Amino acid sequence: MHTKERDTCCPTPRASSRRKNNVVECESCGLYGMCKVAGLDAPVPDLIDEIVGRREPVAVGQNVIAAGATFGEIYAVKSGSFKTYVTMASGEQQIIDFYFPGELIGLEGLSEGSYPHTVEALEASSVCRLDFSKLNVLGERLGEFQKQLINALSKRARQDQWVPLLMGAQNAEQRTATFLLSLSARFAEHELPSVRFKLPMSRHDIANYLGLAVETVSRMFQRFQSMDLLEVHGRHVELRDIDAIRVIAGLNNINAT
Amino acid sequence: MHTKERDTCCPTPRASSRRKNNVVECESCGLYGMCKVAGLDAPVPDLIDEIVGRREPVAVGQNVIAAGATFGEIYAVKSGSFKTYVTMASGEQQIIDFYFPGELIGLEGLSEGSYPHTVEALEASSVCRLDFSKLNVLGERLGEFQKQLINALSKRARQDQWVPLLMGAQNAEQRTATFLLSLSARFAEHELPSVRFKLPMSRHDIANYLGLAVETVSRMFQRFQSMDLLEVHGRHVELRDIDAIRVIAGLNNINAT
DNA sequence: CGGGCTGTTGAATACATTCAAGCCCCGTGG
DNA sequence: CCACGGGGCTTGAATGTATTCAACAGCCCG
Repeated sequence: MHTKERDTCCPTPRASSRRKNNVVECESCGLYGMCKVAGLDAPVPDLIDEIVGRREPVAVGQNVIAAGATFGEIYAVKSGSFKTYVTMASGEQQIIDFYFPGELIGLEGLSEGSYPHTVEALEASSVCRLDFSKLNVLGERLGEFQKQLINALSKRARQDQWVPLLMGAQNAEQRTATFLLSLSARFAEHELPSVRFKLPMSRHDIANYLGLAVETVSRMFQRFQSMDLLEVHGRHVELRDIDAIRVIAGLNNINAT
Repeated sequence: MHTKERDTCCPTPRASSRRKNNVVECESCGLYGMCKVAGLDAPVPDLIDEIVGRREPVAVGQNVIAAGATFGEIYAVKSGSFKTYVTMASGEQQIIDFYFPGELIGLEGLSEGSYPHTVEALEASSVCRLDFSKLNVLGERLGEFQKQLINALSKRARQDQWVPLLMGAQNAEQRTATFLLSLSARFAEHELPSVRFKLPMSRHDIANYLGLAVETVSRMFQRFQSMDLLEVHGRHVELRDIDAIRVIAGLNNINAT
């Protein structure tokens, strides 16, 4: 059963390691509405540069936000991916969520004035940064900006509703299936490939997030593969029978997002 | 081990069923900031009545929001409690969250224009209703209102971060312990009794939410009781050793909210 | 007073974890 | 360029834990 193939399912293996990560265009970025308000489409297109740092690179393993740091900005993932976690008494980390291109990071820091968790890049990534201390440059456009922000926050609240579905599942099979579907739905939301994609996180991270042992996650992937529901090669996944996966997850007729 | 006592740990059993539920004062309600903007403390105190319906009663089992309904308002729990759920393909319901006095319901419906899940009262409750279609009466106060709303949304995003801690836990003991702590923290947040309280939801609901069997939840409660960590009599709970419960949950030094 | 619902308890089964080993990929250094 | 070694991932067998099935107790309601 060990794959003889490389850790990529692309036709040109070597090239794939050089290939750029998925990048969201501004139009499908969660920050877009706010960027637009800030001048992207306005007569003063430079205004945006005062509050939005664009496409800042982040190296793998680097922290964009440290738990407990003072709130000052929110980030949009432009390319790559991130995990957020808290550190437990034991020193172990508990993964809270993953973030993918187009999604916003740091919103939960706004109300309390500090970020509740650490945000770490899972791969070479890039982010746009929106500086909250400079919002005054928006002047009377602030109201429109706020509306966009409210929308982004509400959207996020809605997405968070996936979590109980993920975790509330009784068994490992359901949880793993739902996890894959939630990833796929999140990718689709921002017009990224949602059937055949790369898992940016390790099995260890997935297990941590799902509350399972690493070995169990591995076994579930193999089980799904043997059922022809998907194909796994290392971190590359192709969903072959999404409907069947939805049945296993028990979600069948619940719409994502 | 069966309790000989009634389903209440209060000195005057009969009276307790007549006793009013916990009620939050406006000052510790999640809607407060918005109410204030809307005129609660302003020269025109009646303005608020145009957009906020106050203390509307809700009977046990009654739905405040039906899944899929068009978004139009948000609710603040004034007294009582609610559960939200989605209905799965099988017809089973998956509980998404519980809501307690002072907390806001319906925020996730804002971005998409419809509510993603059903909201049902677990007991006789009351809510304040904020009508979004009438926000124009706020005039130039809208900006301030939006700021309050943003704050509420961010707070909610932060609270949602509890969920992976709840569910990401490997075993039933940790999950149950974390569940109790999260309830306690949510009560404390709105200045309600957080050490000795009544679980408004059934064991079945708890099990559904935590992804455990009902029997397991029951056994965990008994186990904690035998360890002198808490006292349970039916739905009444008193946390006797919160620190020890935190240790079991593995949260020890993570701060709530 | 009886029936149904909620919650508890016990025993057998099924499931996930743990422990242990090995493979593959990839980067490092010879 | 190849050998070595480490980390990530998979696989197998034994243990432990949660679920399932079954039964019963207490409470609420009619």
